[in-house]
Amino acid sequence: MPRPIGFDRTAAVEAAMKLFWMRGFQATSLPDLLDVMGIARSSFYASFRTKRDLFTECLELFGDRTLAMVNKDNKSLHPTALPRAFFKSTLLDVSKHRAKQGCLMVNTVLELADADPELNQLATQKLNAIEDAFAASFLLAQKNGEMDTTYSAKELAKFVMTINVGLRIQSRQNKSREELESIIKHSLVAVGLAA
Amino acid sequence: MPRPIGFDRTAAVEAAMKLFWMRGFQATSLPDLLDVMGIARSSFYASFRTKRDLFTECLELFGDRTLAMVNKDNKSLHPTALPRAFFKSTLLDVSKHRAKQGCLMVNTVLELADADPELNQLATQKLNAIEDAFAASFLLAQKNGEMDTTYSAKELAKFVMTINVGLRIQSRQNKSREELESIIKHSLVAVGLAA
DNA sequence: ACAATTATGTACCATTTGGTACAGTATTAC
DNA sequence: GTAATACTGTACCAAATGGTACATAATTGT
Repeated sequence: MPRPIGFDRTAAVEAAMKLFWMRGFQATSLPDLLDVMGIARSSFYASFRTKRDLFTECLELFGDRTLAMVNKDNKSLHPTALPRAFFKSTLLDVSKHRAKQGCLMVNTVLELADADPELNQLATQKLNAIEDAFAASFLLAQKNGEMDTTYSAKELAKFVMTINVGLRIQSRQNKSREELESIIKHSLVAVGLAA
Repeated sequence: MPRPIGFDRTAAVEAAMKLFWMRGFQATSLPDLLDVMGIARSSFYASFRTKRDLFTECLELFGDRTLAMVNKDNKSLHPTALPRAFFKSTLLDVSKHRAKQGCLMVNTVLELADADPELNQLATQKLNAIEDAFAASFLLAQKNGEMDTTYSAKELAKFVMTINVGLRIQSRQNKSREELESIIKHSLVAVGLAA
């Protein structure tokens, strides 16, 4: 009997996510959100409750989507080629503007570490899930004798995530694609992950 | 003839810096600043003009101080031992609370990359100065035949900064000292900087 | 047609924001 | 003492903040 929701919820969340991604949580105002989401103030509060609730929804979306990218590559590539493919698809093979946005989880950890421990923890949890996906893949390859065991799978995954996070920051500076590419190449070669 | 300034300007800037360091630029309100600086609102504007001006002063202070730490070690240590010493004195040998603050420059790059390109550039410039200090030290050692030349001095410095930045983020999560220490150890060993 | 629900638009709210103005007091050099 | 300066405290400002209230129109199932 009710009138159905008139706007595309998924599209609205997507638009909000992009804005949060670029500007951060605090710096994104409600009018800005309404603008890119294309909905009215009242509809916003009816559908998303608060700005913070919407943000957690965006974090979930971004985190799950990023994890899905890793898992997808996981099926088609050799574990040692995983990090390189991940950096390629999330950093090198995107527009310069998008690369400059970094990673929503990393941005959140930094912005809200002190101000909002709960959101910080959610972002951390999503990052850990990605790290775990890398570790699981490495571990399997090591057990099958397809991968060097100088470093443990966990240590390797932690290393990859450190490089990953470092690259996100540098991409928010004005580092060129060549610089980023060089860092990726050398760091992966160093630990034997350059396949 | 004038009445002299009654408060310690350096101490006031220092206190402000600590707050910015922990909370970020936008999340630090003027009343908060006045509180930790111990001065009145009028004195603030008379001595520091605006909140943003004060922040740049804090950035300069933090950046110069960090660079000084690298340069100091540079005189007493072998270049290959420099990164390890840097991580030790800025990450491992500080209180947990302070480590959790990360690095003011890194925090600034992430927070203000989009909102304030000028401050972003200032922070980037300070980070680059540190990278250059590492590179110069490595280059000298390579020319003297005291250091492996598999990687160029510049590439090595970039790598060290990537790890550095990555560690700052992870220290703002709830990563333990042991985890950080493990990452430092393995990444430096991998590129031959573990002396 | 009717009831139910959701949309929109606008008005409104208290709070906080960074910044200014100004009155009064204290401290200095002369 | 007088002039000059810098302190404190408070009052004030316009603008923006996130969030609420409500009147009205639109769209659905029955």
